Amino acid sequence: MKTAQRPYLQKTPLRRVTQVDIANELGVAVSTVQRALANSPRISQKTKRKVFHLAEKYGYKPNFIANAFARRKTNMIGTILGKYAINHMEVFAAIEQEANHRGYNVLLSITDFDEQSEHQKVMQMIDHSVDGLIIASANPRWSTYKELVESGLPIVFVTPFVDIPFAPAITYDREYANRIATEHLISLGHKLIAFVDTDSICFTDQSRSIRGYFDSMEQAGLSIDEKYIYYVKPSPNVLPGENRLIIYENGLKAGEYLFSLNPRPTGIVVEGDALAAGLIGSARKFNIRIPEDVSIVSSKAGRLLSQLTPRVTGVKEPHFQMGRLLAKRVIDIIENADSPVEQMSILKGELIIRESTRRVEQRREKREERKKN
Amino acid sequence: MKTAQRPYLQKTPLRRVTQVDIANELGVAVSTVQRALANSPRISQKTKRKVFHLAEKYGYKPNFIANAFARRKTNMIGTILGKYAINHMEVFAAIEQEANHRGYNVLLSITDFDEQSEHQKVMQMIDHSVDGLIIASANPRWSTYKELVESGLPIVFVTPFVDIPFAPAITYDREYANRIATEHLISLGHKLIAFVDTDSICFTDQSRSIRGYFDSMEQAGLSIDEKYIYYVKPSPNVLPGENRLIIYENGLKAGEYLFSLNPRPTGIVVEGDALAAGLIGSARKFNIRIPEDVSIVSSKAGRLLSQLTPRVTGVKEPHFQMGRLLAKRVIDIIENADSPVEQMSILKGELIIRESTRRVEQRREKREERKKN
DNA sequence: CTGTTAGCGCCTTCAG
DNA sequence: CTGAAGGCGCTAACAG
Repeated sequence: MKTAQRPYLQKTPLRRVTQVDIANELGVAVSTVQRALANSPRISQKTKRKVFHLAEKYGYKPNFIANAFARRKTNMIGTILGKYAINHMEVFAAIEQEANHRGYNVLLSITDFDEQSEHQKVMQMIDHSVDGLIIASANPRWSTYKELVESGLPIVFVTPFVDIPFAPAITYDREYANRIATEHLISLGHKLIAFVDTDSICFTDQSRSIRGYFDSMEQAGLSIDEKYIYYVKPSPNVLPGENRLIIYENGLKAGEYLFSLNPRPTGIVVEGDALAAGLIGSARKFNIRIPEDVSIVSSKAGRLLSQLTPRVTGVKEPHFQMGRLLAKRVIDIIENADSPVEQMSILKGELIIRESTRRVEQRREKREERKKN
Repeated sequence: MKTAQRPYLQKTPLRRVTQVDIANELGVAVSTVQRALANSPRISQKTKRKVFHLAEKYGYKPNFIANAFARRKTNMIGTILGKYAINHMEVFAAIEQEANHRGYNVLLSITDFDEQSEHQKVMQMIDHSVDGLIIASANPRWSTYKELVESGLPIVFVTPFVDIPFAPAITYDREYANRIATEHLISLGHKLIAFVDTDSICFTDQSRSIRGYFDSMEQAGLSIDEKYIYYVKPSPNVLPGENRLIIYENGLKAGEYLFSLNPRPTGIVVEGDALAAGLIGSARKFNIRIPEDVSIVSSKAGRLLSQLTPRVTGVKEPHFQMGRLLAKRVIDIIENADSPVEQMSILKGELIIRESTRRVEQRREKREERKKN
């Protein structure tokens, strides 16, 4: 009949009631209370009722920390996002939603988008005993991560890379995006289509990504001229929350280059909202109208595009879907470490047609052609 | 000499080393190891060295969960943000930075911006034993929160309300923002200045907020005409991550109204990035040039403004400062529950002049005046 | 300066 | 169907 003592009871007046309290009051064993609360079939309905009643009465809440301690499982998953991802908080919202749905909570950490701070945050998460990790890494220390993954820690990556040999990852299909963006312009009669992309060590699949553009052009029998391809250079000074590539200023520069070309492109495929915004800003300076003079389509569109004037056509990156999938993946791995896990998911975006693209004007088209010949 | 047994040692091969392991190997008490690790002055250098050495050798990491369990303190603070706050992730980044700096971690939860989901998320956080809470609430269930605060849980709010009687809060000074935005236009010679604001149960201090506009106008001897004041109505259907008031479409509507007025305002003070963006979109439809025909200034500016064309002048909401202050506040309360806590901080923004505002053209100004007389 | 001891709240195994 | 007991890793009070 002897049960655990609670010598410090009076010291902590705000203490929540525990299983022990209920057990004591009911003159029953703690394990009985526990099983009742877990609705175990091994407990009689009568006992369960009594336990539930008391639990309700005293507002019993399981102690998350004690539970985590005893089970050696926190039901928390850590998420590491680079600062630049601030623009993609839908991803996080989706992660959280899916995770909550499956009984997990999410610890978020924003990194400075550099190796050191990323590594530090990851370690912090691990110290906090997260059950799994979602990492949006741009400067990955693969050696470290490889070790972690091999040590059994469930990690899912979201990266612009196409191949991560040792861990599951999710990525956005940039090749596909460039293809349908380009095809969209072609379908509107554009022939002189420029291409603006980022160029960085981060994006090693860049050569593959541009294939979407090349292929579409070739298939349509259109010639490709290198001078219509512009690679954004990383900008040295950026505000917090921006990355060095996809920022307004770089769009401005791209515009300055492209709008000075002769003949001028009639359509532009550009990566990302901010670059598109910069292009629009640049067009104004050149007194170029969009879409009357130039059509613009973004191959990696977020929420900004629909707030620009004109609203920009683009291939929408499926942030929400990404988030849900990320959460699903880690949790699947956590809960069944041996289950076969598809290594890489390549998510496709969807073309949303807005006001920045339109059919090439006959006049213009003819004029351009005459110039060529 | 007898120390704790580890019967399950072999069952968990990936187990991290514990203080007990070190104590055993050193033939010393656990508490000694503990004090050594805490660098207590009560331990001899020699012992400390031995302990540190072993800890290093075995890669000892304190077990966060066990620690939290024993101390009944998690060093985690929960943050509840409404979906709309997705645009303000700088706030979160700042919270995290400050919190980490002081040895805390941050649990984030995104709510659907309604009472129910907010309440649920708060409770979830509490179940997870956070030490304190930061709540960006727009539909606060004050009665619930009052209870929580009175029960001793450290909570800091960030709200558009000016008064929360029972808890510390941080808010953005909208009256001040409207004042300097209006004054900016006045200083550029504008006389016919329209005012676009939100109108909702959320924003009960609205009447106070508009005073910034009224006062400036009166001080400048300018007349105020109600028809130049436009209140945004909540939009029924919004995308995730948007709130019902400050969205592009509502800016469009505001523009449709204002740009049809006769005489047309030469300057507009508008709340928020999205409304400003909508105003610009609307201006295009009316073939109105910004800033040549109409100047626009936002009284609650975020990061979007500088990506619009033209880049919009605005009073920048100090997101980063807010975040740091929020974290500082909760932690101060957590660590010294009795310390006097300033109840409300009202943060002021800073005017950033960009391209959407300019001096009224003489011609135009004269014409408007003639019309009036 | 160091050791002993008794929990924190919950879970799990083993024994009825 | 129920009970008893031990342990998770760390902390803190007390005793030298």
